[in-house]
Amino acid sequence: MAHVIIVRGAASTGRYGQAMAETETDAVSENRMKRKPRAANAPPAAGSGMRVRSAAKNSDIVYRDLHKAIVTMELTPGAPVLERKLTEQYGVSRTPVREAVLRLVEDGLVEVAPKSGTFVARIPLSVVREALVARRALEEVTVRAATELSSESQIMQMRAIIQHQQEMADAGDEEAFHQADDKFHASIAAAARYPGIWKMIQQVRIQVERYRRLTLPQNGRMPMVVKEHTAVLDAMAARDADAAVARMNEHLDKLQLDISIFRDLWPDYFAIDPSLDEKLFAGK
Amino acid sequence: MAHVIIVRGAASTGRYGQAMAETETDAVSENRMKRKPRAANAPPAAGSGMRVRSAAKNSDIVYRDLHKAIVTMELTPGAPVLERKLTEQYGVSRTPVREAVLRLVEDGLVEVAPKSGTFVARIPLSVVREALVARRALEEVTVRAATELSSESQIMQMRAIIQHQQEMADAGDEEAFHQADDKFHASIAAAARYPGIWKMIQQVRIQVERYRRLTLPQNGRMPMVVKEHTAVLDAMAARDADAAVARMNEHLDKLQLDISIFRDLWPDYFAIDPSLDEKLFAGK
DNA sequence: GAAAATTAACTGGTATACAAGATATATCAG
DNA sequence: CTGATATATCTTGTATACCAGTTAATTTTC
Repeated sequence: MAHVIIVRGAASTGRYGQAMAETETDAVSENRMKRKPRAANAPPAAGSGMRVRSAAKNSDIVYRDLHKAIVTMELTPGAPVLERKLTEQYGVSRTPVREAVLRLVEDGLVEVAPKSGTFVARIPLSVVREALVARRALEEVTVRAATELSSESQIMQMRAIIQHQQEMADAGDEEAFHQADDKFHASIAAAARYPGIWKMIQQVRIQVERYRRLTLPQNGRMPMVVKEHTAVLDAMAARDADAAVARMNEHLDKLQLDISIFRDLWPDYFAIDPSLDEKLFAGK
Repeated sequence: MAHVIIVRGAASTGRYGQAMAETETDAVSENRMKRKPRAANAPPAAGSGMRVRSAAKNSDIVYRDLHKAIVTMELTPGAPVLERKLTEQYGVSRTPVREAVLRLVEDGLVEVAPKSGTFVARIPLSVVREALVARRALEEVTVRAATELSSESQIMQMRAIIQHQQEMADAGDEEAFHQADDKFHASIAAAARYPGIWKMIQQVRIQVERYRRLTLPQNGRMPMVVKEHTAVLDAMAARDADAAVARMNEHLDKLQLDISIFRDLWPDYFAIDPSLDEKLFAGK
């Protein structure tokens, strides 16, 4: 995972093409001076595919890696994020590293103390509480729409995903189990035709995810999750939206059981939240 | 609005203190070489107030200005965002400007074509549709909690806000009207003690806001909004959560009337969305 | 020894320079 | 005059250098 050197482009900063612009005659250069500066680029056409083939920037790579490391608790809350170290590990300059860090700040996964240091953000308990509420609300509309819109093939695919999740639970592969979990909820969102809302759910899940990484190993919740997923899917297959919503809510409610316990177990991982008013009006 | 020069810090890059490190004796410098490099900074304490006094960076200023300009349709969809021009307007270098632009990309308000240009993002209609659904879901839980938790003084404050909004509607001051509208919904979120969810609502609102800026001048909707707000508040004051939710939903539903009409009126402002699958699985 | 003052080395924020790709304009062929 | 080619100049992405603030280690003072 660590010490991955990015070699896209010229890693060794060779100064080729350094003596080329000097070999021009005055006549030609004068001719070139007559060019008018070109106008600003036109925006891409409206109806066109709006193809933005973004060629995987270095900052994206750093961002994804760090994001994953933080969410999986590989980097624990409070751990320092050293820009210098990252530049060495990835073989890139500070700029893309900095961009990645800034995006993580936007996600609420890291915090920066201006001239002091950057650290993996602690888990604000009130945010976890709210995230659970928000996710419930969003998954509710999603599963309701999916119950109406999902095709039979999509239902079958979900059954396969649940089966796979069962197998991973039996094998005790937590990582694969998580991935299957993610895939199940994603397929619901896909069936509901709510890609944007799924994005929001993911964003919210991230905040809860780190917390869940602590809770899940505790009790043997993995088989229960599979059962709950099955209940949701059964209701969807029966085209009973209300039941599907109810099962989903029951499923999600299982997470918010014992926050205080874990705060006592890993006190350094959680943060006391600032006052509500402050957060509310910090934006403007 | 434009051409605001930021003068925080030294604008004229004076090279003071350029000849200072040279005047040391060898003995002293040798002594200093014996210092061990200090350890990495410690993360801020867990229980402490987590005070991150971020001193309003230049990039924040640029971000806020651009954000506002885009949301208010002062910068129309498809308009180019020239980093060069912004550096001149604000008197700062490209770095903070670039940070601001990247944050706006994260918000979905601008799009960058890698080596070509940066433009104000068009409004993807499907995003608007989803945003309306998501906002409905989130405002629902918010207004429900607010109905239970709001104090009498908070109710009174909301009445004052509505009254103010009425006055602004009468005066025809659209900008102030919008602000009052924002304040009303914000106060509901505050009463519900859901600062995080309010943040999400705001994020979602932004996508709809630009669309709404086009629709609102059309019909005389301002007085109707005030009435709808009053209905919501009345239900809250009566502590009738279900009614409050119903009134809020009615209020929000008024927005999604006629998307197609506006797409035909300003075709260049809207974008055809890529396929759903693409968006869903673009993340991983 | 212990506490206060000093100082050096770290940090993130910013400025600037360079590289590589994309595009509008100029040039040229028919 | 029209269409294809070329090229200058624009753009963003990246690298590097510098500044100011913070902090830990050291030194000084009592």
